[in-house]
Amino acid sequence: MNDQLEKKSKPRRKNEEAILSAAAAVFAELGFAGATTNLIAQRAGIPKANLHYYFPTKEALYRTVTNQIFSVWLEAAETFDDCDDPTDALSRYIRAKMMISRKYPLGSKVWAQEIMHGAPQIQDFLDHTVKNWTASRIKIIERWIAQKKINPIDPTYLLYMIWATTQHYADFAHQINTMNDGHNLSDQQFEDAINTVIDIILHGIGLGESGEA
Amino acid sequence: MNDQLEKKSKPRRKNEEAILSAAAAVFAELGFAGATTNLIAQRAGIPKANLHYYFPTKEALYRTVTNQIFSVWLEAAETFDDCDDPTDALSRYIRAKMMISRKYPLGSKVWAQEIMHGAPQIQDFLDHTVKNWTASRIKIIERWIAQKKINPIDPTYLLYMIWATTQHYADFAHQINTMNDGHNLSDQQFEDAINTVIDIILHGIGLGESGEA
DNA sequence: GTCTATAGAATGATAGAC
DNA sequence: GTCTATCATTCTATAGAC
Repeated sequence: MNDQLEKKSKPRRKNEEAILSAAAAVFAELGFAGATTNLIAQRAGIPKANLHYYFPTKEALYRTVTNQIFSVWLEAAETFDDCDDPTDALSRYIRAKMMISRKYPLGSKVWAQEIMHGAPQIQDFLDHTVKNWTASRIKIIERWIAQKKINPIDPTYLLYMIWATTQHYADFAHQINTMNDGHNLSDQQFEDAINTVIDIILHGIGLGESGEA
Repeated sequence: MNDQLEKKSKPRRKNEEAILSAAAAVFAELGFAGATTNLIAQRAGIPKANLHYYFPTKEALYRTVTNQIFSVWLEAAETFDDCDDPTDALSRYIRAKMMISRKYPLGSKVWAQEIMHGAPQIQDFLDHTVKNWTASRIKIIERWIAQKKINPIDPTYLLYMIWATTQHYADFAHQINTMNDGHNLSDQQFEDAINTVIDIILHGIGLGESGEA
């Protein structure tokens, strides 16, 4: 029993990982309702009944996927330091969010669809963790404004702008690829995108240097 | 026959409108797969079989909804004039996109989900209309850069930033409301958001005046 | 044009042999 | 732990009475 709780058996660990990986992809592509346990099991390379052995319901599986998304969100949140230099804090945060869009686009898509569906599963996380974090960062930005370090813009809409722009590279990757002649952005193109976003936002709030370039 | 083609009967027109309105809402909330013809019919106030009389398949209904979205997209696209003043052209376009997010949030959500699902229905529109429009606007922005009217940023990523930021107010309205203590943004708040977005982007590319304020 | 009833297919989930 | 077989439900779509 101790054994099963602390270090799961090898096949269990392997199967759970395969299922979660397949589930993230299918939920991102088709949404919760569109995803079928049959398809997830196929992509994970196991029979459907086996999936239900590890995750009793589709909803339980979906919950596990959204929980993984929280940890990624928190990872990015921590890069927005409470430091006195807005150029540093913002360019680090924007870069971190952009890299997450590139590395974990599935999580971003699941998040986006969850919000569009009214956040049936993650409302609690929005109400507490996200809201508190946002309030604390708004205070930091307001302090920068009071210290005349940046222009007097509304911090809330600045944050929304950063979220929207960075997550766009995950959620709308298909559209971006279409505009790019059907190819994924190369590493160089993605680096250009990061620097353009940092440049426009920093200049946009009155910070002359982008920290890059 | 001429009658039926040119001026549809009154109940037909009324029912089709009710169905399309309900369908846009349900597709936006639940995605194509999650939407059921039963639910759409209920919201339209008619029996399910009647819905299938007007729209033979769920996909035909969905296609009609996405076609309506195209006309809204084109409406906004036209506000981005080929004029010599970047401040005018961009602030008009951003404001138009923001107003569309407020007025037609359902269309924006359907579009977003369609992209996340790989654009099974609108790929053709992306490949031609959207791509050509984007290419022509990139040329205009490049001309502004050559004329030293704006900073030398990459036009593509500027456009993505505008799309992402403005559509965020439709697609992520639920998250924005949660941050706003569960209330929709008031007209005044939304006006502040528009002006903040215009202000940051215009300053971000080296235009001192926002055309507002 | 409208609606009841239902066919036919797909899905989430489980029982029970191995 | 794994997998075959299957149940119960739900969904799209249609037939046919009115």
